[in-house]
Amino acid sequence: MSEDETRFDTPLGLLRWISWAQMQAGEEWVRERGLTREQAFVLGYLVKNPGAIQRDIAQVSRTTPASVSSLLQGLERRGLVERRTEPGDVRSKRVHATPEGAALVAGFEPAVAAIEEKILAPLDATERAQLHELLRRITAALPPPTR
Amino acid sequence: MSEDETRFDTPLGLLRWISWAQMQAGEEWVRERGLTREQAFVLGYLVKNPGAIQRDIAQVSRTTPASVSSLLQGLERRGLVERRTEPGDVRSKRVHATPEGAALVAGFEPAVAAIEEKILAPLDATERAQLHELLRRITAALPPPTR
DNA sequence: CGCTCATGATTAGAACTCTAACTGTTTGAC
DNA sequence: GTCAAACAGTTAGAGTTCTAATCATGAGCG
Repeated sequence: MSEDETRFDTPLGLLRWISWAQMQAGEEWVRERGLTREQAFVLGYLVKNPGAIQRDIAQVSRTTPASVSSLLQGLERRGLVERRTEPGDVRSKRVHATPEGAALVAGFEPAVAAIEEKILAPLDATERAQLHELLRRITAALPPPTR
Repeated sequence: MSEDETRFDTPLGLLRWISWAQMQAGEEWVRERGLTREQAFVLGYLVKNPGAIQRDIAQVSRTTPASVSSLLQGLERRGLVERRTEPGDVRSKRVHATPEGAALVAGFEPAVAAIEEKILAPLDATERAQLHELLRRITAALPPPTR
């Protein structure tokens, strides 16, 4: 029992714990709307990058074009996205989120911000700045999230 | 473009970034062994808690008994776990990881520790202690990971 | 005892995701 | 101009995960 707790008592253990809380909240938000994590990510990406082609979506999602095709098939059946072929190159299809699709994920970022404020509540402004600086140093040596 | 980057420039944004790197590495480790995240978690749990019953597994996994049944079906087909009915109560089944199952997930924690050291490399001992203290304050107000 | 209810688990069926193989289009080297 | 290679995307089929309905055993109570 107490042996289990010690597993979190390292900087990155605590860090995992915190982001676990974030992810849990995010996952719940997404599930309430009948989406998987991947679907929600792609839908959010399409809102910001209308007309993206599937090959690019596969790249930013860290998956294969085949999986994207299946994923979009599910979203399209529900009327959340549309695929249109463009003149010029008949192979590629431009994907757009429909108004319904955009509406479904609209509140995500505010929800994330609210969770963030709640989690950081124990720290005052000075401490937050300290934390920010330490984390910035770590991420400086890290590859960006590729998304 | 630069608008995108600012989304990470908040304490929890950086924190997400870091744990994203951790999870990415962990996910890769798991996938190389042909497991999903959920399967790996359950297998690891069974190594530490031999003879757990499915109802308890469902609870710590934050899912339903039905999902656990399906999940174990997959693991059992591959010979990674065993289900045995115990005398006394025929309804409940005790689940055990087989030696093969245990071996498959044996190296996970050392792998996580190695990743951790690599990520924390930019900070010296004093800074790590500082970071640790700040994170500890945050997690003190957070519900434990419920696992 | 006999009835009901609670409990541990499974099954059926749908949706999702992945790998491998495939279709159709464009490019470009000769 | 033609033919092979690269490219965008889909399809087939297997495995996973979920919800809802179902099965079977145990416990409580009149």
